[in-house]
Amino acid sequence: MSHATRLVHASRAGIRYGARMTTATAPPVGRRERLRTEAVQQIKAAGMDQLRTEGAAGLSLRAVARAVGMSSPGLYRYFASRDDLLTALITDVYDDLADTLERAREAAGPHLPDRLRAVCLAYYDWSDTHRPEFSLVFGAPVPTYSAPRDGSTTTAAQRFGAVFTGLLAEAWTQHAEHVARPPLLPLRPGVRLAVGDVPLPDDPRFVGVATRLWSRLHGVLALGLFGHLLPQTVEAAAVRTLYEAEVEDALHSLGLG
Amino acid sequence: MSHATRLVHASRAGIRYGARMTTATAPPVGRRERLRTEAVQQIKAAGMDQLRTEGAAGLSLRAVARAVGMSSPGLYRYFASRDDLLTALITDVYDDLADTLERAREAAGPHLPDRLRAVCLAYYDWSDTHRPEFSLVFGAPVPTYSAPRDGSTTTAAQRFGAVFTGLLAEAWTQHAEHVARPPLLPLRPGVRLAVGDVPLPDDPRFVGVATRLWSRLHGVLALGLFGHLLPQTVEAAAVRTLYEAEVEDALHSLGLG
DNA sequence: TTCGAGTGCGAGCGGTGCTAACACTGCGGT
DNA sequence: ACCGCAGTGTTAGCACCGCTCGCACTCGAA
Repeated sequence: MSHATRLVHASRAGIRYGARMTTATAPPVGRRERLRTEAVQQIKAAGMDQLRTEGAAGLSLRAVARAVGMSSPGLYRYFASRDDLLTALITDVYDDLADTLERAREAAGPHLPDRLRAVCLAYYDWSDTHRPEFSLVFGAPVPTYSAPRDGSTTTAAQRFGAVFTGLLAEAWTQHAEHVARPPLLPLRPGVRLAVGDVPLPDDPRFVGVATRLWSRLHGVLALGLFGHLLPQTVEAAAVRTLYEAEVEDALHSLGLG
Repeated sequence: MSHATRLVHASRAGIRYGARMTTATAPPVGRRERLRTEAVQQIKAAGMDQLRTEGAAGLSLRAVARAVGMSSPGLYRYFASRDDLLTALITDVYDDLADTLERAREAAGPHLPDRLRAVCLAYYDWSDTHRPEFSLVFGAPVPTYSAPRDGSTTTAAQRFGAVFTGLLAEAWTQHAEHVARPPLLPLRPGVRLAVGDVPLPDDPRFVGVATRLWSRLHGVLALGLFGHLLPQTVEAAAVRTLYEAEVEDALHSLGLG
């Protein structure tokens, strides 16, 4: 049992230090700590490589161990299980996606429709060029894997969602009266949506608008990227055409057309 | 090699006889042939059971063999590989779904909007009550599995799609001029869409309308059933609310509102 | 300096898909 | 009636998987 405790602790440390690749967190102080974070990064990189080439269910701890020149039991000093490694990778993927969307938003200038459009299209392009990653986070849940209760993936996912809901909230305060035929999705009692500390509109129509946008974008992406969309009948570029139509439709129904 | 040939032949026979569970095809004549079809049915039933409880990637040939009281190599007399069994199951799932939709269409009476609405809602209810099956056919492609070239799954999938496109074609001939803001999705050169022998409208707007309906329905289903839709924030029933809104939106934009 | 935490290893358990080699059954052709 | 062989099933086994156990070593803090 003390063994198991050490494993869990080791794994948590690995995930913690490796969560954000883009911004350097507090620098590791000791030599051992530095070596550990380097090993974690190397393992995650090898795992991500394998995930890209073999798919989510093809991720093999033993193969990752071989790739980093380590015996397979050695890997368990860094990740307590295959699911733990998967969780770390999913978190990184969410963060990468959120980074991409935030960059697109900032690069789009101050005009709100431009910003929302840019974010939507960046979402498409990221998904199109990161299909294994897209499958990993948005596809059918990996069997025998369930997201951890601590919510490390959930927080990363919310960062992604906040890019959309934040822009939608801006549009809502400006043009709420223009929204036509929104589905009414009341929040569960006690739930409050927010982007950071800024609360989102507490209106069933707003939740409906946000969810509908998200589901429409996702529908095109999922069908198109998974090859279910009228296979062989339309050009591949048609998927993006359909996606752009959904984006413009969304802007239009938000009074931003 | 003669061994391999026999395997392939055996597998094909198994798939052929087992493809349509609902309607009895040509009755097996010989005793051996009857025993074989029975074994195939039993294997597929056990496989479907396991798929429902363990998920698509958890389908294990050895476990199926144990369930039907057979050694695992014995199964290879009926299905040449795990992928072969998966293909047979996918085909059956498509057929079951198509049967369900066709029944809903016929039960809805002659009024076109009622028929289309009934089919859409039946699609939701089937997916909601058949989540593993939904994941199997519409989720991310199972890694290391690719649909066979012979298209046994494709034909079954087209039967499913034809329920939607057939009704859409009816609506199109009646109200094509009412369709607002459809995306233009030209077919690839030489491709002709048809339901059975009846050709579908050869109009980029029709393809756009059909694809957009399909992608919108799928978006809600995929996000809702896979748990990605604002988890913990809205009631579970809200997924159906959103879906119904998409259905009514589709009917409206088809001039059937 | 010491001693324990951190790190790594080989061996091994039970599971997987799949193959090889063999045995039996029963149907068809002579 | 009998033979031959396709069809069906078996056991043994390969290479892989996730994961655990028990041991060895090395570093760093007390």
